[in-house]
Amino acid sequence: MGRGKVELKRIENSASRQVTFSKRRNGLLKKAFELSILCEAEVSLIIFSPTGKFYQFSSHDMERSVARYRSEVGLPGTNDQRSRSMEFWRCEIEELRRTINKTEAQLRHFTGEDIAKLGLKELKQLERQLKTGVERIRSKKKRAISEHIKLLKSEQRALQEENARLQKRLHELPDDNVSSRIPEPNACNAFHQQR
Amino acid sequence: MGRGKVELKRIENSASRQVTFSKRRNGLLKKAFELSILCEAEVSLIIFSPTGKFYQFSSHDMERSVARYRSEVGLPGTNDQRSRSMEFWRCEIEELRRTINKTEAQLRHFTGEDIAKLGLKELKQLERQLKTGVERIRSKKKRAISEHIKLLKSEQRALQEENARLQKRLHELPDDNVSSRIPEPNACNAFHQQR
DNA sequence: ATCTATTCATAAAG
DNA sequence: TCTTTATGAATAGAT
Repeated sequence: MGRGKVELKRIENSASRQVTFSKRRNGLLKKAFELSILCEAEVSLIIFSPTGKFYQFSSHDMERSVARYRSEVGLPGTNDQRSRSMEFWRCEIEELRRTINKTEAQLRHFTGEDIAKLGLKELKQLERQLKTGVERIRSKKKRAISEHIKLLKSEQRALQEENARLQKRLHELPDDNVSSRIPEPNACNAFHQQR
Repeated sequence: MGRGKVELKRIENSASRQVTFSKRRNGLLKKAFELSILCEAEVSLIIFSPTGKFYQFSSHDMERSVARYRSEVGLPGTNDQRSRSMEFWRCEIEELRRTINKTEAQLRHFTGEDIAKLGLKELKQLERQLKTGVERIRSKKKRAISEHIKLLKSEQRALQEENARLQKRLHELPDDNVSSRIPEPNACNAFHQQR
């Protein structure tokens, strides 16, 4: 078509090639469109010019056509695999949610909430668990408290010894400038015992 | 082209439409091919006949063209969006896992496990919570037990009444065929009280 | 972009 | 579906 046949090979003249591209591209798009209308076909056309410009026609949604193409070509890959991993994540999340619900329900039971529907057997078991818990916590608390007391006592002892040392040094000094500088040993002692 | 113009609308005659599809489809594929050769363009063409038959041409790899199309259309969609939603789900899952860990730790504290690192303050709070829990569970248990006892008593009463009725009917029968058929009233009563 | 000579595509018929 | 044929469409090359 046109004044002379064209060989089926790259058009060497760049300008000519550019022009031909423009003309034929339009022709192709038009024909794609016509085919889709006349014959109710699903037609998708993607064109990139050598310079990177982009043209397209799609009688239906391009993504739809591409998906259909993939299923046709038997590339279950890109879609199936993804939806499978999607499925996997969904399951994972559901599982985690179930775990959370279960654990939180247990927790509520432990605080005595939400126990309306529990049977006598569950209540007994719960009570036993709680008693055990309380016992353990109490003994831990006792230990913590006695530790604390021990610590305080040792601190106190250290301070008392310090006081004694200081008093001793005081008595070794001349009498006249003592009372104005150093507090009474007893007052100091009382302060530490308050803590 | 051909012996008469064609209107740009669906060809009603099915056979004719089929023929036209066949011809134009080939023409379109040929032109797509020619464009890609003559102008060094990247051309991809996907065609589905109305009956679902599939035809394609792609000067380069179809997937490559589709990917390029997507990036062109600014559909960061298929790739970016998905990886974003992946990211989202990953976060979601992490969050759920954190929740589970927290809740399970609490639960363990409630059973008196894992309390080595707790301070006195936390221990006290824990003890208070547990006491509350125990109290609630005990009172619920008491209620449940008293309910149960009430139920048993009412059952017992019903049985006793039944017994009384039966006994009465017994005494109304002639004496000779009684002892061989009906158990002793007292035995029956005793049986029910065992439950 | 527009024109025009040619080639191509294809509608209709066989 | 394939071929033929008449005709409209597309387009190469020039302007």
